[in-house]
Amino acid sequence: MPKRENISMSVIRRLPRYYRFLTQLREKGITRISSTELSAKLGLTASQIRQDLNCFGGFGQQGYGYIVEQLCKEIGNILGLQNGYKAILIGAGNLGQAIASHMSFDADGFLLTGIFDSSPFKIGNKINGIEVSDMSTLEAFCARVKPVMAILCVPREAVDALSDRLYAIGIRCFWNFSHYDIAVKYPDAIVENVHLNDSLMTLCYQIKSASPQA
Amino acid sequence: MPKRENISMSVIRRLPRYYRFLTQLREKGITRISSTELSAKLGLTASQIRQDLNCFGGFGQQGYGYIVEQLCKEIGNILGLQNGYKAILIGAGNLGQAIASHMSFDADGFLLTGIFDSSPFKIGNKINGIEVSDMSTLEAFCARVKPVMAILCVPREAVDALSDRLYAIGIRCFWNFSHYDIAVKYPDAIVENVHLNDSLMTLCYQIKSASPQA
DNA sequence: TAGATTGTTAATCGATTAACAATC
DNA sequence: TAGATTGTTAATCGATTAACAATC
Repeated sequence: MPKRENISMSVIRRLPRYYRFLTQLREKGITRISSTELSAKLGLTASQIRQDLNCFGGFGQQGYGYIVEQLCKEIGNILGLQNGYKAILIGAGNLGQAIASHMSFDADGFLLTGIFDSSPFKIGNKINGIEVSDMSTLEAFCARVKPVMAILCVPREAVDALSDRLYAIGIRCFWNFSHYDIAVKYPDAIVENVHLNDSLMTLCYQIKSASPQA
Repeated sequence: MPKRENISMSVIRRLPRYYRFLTQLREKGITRISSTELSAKLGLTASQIRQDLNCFGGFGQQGYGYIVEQLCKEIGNILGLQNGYKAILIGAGNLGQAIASHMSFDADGFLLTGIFDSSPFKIGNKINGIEVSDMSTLEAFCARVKPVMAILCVPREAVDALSDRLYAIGIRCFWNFSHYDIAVKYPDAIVENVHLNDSLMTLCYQIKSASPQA
C-alpha cells in the first residue's frame, strides 16, 4: 500500500534504473534478490535502496529479501508504465526520426500517436508506421486525439514559439531535445530537457580533469 | 586563476547550462549580466550561481556583475571545449546515425574520427562525411588514431562484450546510449549513461502524479 | 529457534541558501 | 562618495548512510 507523501525527485530518478535491472534479472530467471545484492550491482548502498523502495510501501520480506517479479511489477505501477499516455513528436529530422523509430514508447508508458514537420520533403513519409503530418494540421489533430505529451526535436530557434503553441493547445508535458531550456516559462508544465550537448560537455570536463596535465 | 579542490559533480553538471545560456546572451549582443539576472533566467538562486562560479575563480566584478564574453570563455576553458578529444561511434543504426549527424562535436570538445558497424548494409555508407567502417578494423584504427572516447549506440545485448573490447584497446571514456549501465564494471572509466528510456519513464511518473486520480 | 534481511529511526554528510563584508 | 554586486563564510536544508529493532 502506497505511502506517498513528498517523494523527492532523486528517488524517482532511480526508479527506472531499478526497474530496468529487475527486468534483466527476471529475464535471467532470478526470482529473489536482497537489497545488498542489488546495491552491489547498481553501485548504491543497500540502505538507500531499502529507503527508496519504502517510500512507496513494504515490498520486501524480512529475512528473505525481495521477489523480483513482484518488485518489478510494483515499480512499473509506481511509474505508471501501463498508462499509455498519448504523445506526439514534432520535428522529423535526424534526431526526431531516430527517437520515433528507436524508442519503445509502449514499454515506457507512452503511445506515439503522431509525427509533425513543416518540410514538404518530410510530410507524407512513414516513420515506424506513422505518417509525418503537416504542422498546419497540429491543432486539428490534437483536438481530436488529445495527446498529453509532446516530444520536441526541432532546432533551438523554433522551440520558443512551438512550445507556446503547444501550451495553448493544452499540452503540459514536454520531452525536449532542443538545445534550449523551456522549464522556466511554464510553471505548471512537466518538462524533461534532454541536453545531449550538456552531457558531452560534462564528459569533456571529466576527460580533461583525469588527464595528467590537468 | 583556478582554485580546484574537490568540485562536486552537481556543480559540473550546471556548467554547460551556464555556458549555453551565456552563448545565447552573447549572440544577442548582451555584454553584462549579474548573478541575480542569471538566476531568474535559469531558475536557480543567485547565491548558487556565485558559489558555482567561485569554485573556479573570481570571474565577476564587485558592484558590476559578470562580463558575458569573458565568463563564457572562462567556462568554455573550464569544460575544456577547445580540446577536440578524438571520439569514435559504434553502431550506425537509427540512433547512431542521428547522433553522428545531429551533434556538433567540435563545439562540445570532441572530434568524431570514426564510425563502426558490423552490418554489411551499413559498412561503406557515409554519415556526415565519415564512412562507416567494419567492426573488424576497430583495433587497427584505434592503434593508429588513438581515440579517447567511444559512443555506444549498440543494442543492450552487445554492450557488455563491446565495452570490454574497447577497454582492452585502452578506451576509458564511454558515452553510452544503450539500455544498460556500464559504470560499475570499470572503476577507472569515465561513463556517461544516456538512458532515454529512464527519462521517458520519469516523465510518465510525473504525468501520473499530476493527474487528478493519482 | 537461529539466521537473515527488511523497515525505520537516528546520525552524518553534502549541497543549497542566506547573510554580509569586501570592493568595484 | 553612494550604490551595486561580488566573493565568501555561516546557517539551513535535504539526501545519504548507519544502526538496529522488528519479523519472516
